Amino acid sequence: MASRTIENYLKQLYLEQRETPEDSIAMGRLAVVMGVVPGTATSMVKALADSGLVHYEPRTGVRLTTAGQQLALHVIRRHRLVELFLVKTVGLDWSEVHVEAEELEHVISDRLLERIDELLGHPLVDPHGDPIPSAGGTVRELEMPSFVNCALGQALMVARVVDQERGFLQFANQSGLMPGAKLEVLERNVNADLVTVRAAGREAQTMSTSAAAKFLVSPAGKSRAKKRKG
Amino acid sequence: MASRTIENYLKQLYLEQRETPEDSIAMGRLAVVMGVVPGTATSMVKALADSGLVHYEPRTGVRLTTAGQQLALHVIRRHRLVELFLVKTVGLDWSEVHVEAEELEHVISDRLLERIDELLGHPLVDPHGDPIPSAGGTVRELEMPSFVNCALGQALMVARVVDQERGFLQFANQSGLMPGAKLEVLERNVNADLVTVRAAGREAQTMSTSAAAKFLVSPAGKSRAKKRKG
DNA sequence: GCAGATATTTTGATTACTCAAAATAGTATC
DNA sequence: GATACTATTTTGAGTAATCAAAATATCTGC
Repeated sequence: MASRTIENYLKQLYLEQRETPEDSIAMGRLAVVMGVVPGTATSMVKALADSGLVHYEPRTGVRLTTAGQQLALHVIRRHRLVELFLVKTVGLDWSEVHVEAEELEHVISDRLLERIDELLGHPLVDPHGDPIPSAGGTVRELEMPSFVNCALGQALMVARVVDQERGFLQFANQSGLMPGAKLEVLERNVNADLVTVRAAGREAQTMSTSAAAKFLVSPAGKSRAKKRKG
Repeated sequence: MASRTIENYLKQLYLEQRETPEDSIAMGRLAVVMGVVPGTATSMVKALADSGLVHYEPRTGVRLTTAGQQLALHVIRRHRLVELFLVKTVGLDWSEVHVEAEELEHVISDRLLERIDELLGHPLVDPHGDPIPSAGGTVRELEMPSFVNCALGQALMVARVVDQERGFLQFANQSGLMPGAKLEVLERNVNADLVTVRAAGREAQTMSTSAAAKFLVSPAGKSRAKKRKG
């Protein structure tokens, strides 16, 4: 049984690997996201390699093996189902469930997990719009434009918000930009590095390009299926 | 912040202390309930004493301090609220929630805990009939007779089942003897060490005196209040 | 192709928890 | 009151995860 530390390393490695699928993850990067000193990352990665969970190339970096990826996806499935459960069933705010799920993801039994999945009707995405891996360990990451590179003036919908920071999510809330919200992108100012959007029935909201890049969108009409086939 | 190991020691000490409130807990006993060797219990207890959570008298035993008891009660509150939540809201069976709660009790945030408490309407007892300590750290343990020493032939109700073993709880289920169930005690045979009871609308069920002692009862008419005042 | 900057690995220690087994204290027996 | 039995404590060691800091490798610029 993988320790919670191991589960966290694998999860973080998976998330990093998503960002740059082609190359392996540097020790320095891993150390930063895990909040440890580089030496710790090195020795931990060696242990993971001994367990067959990662491929480790000294001075180059680390990549998940298939086994490591399966485990990582299972942790992420637990995390995201728990997040949705906390919002839908328990009634917590989507801005606060991430930290809670960070703990719960390590202790939920398979029995409870599948019960939650069933209760929620086998959902496809969590409250942030992040896809929920299946029990079998597959995820479908949809390619979606963000506020930065979508069409201007079109009817869009927030599909996913790729930042888990409490403060950022509260900002999104206040601007009416949570997943499912209708909006249009009004203007982009390349030199000032700004994007202005307006959510349905709201004041226009301006933000930096880097903030804008965290909102992924889909066309407003085409509401994506929210449930997995039973 | 107390580690999960410390929380477990305190919880177990509390439960033992409740059994024999007058005397202190022997190291051997603590070692058994914690599933460790006696030496481990000794060194752990010394650490707890250094933190002011227990009074430790070498070669005699250990008792919780007020601080230790408060912490223990908080853990037990989390455990029992989680159990009830898993039964009522998630729909798990009462025979399986104990093991699940054993993990969850250490990672639930105060925020989530109070939300669950609210959602359940500030309940007084968990699915086994065990009382739920208040947020302030007080519990009311009611003195109740068991199948072994209650009146024969009277209309009774199962109020509490003091065994968390999955198998035992399933047996209770099958005999219709879960908390809330109406029943009467038909007969006791001192020599054969047996007790026979009949739950409402069921076949009579015979069990040993030691099994019978695990069912605590209250008069059937007087249904105890189930909710705490808001 | 060498010097310096930067990233990585190694080494040695630390903390929390655990066990095995030896030492010790307390209790009971005769 | 010496002997034996039992419970407890001590000692020494191990594991998982971590840090600080020294050693080493790799890249970059000239």
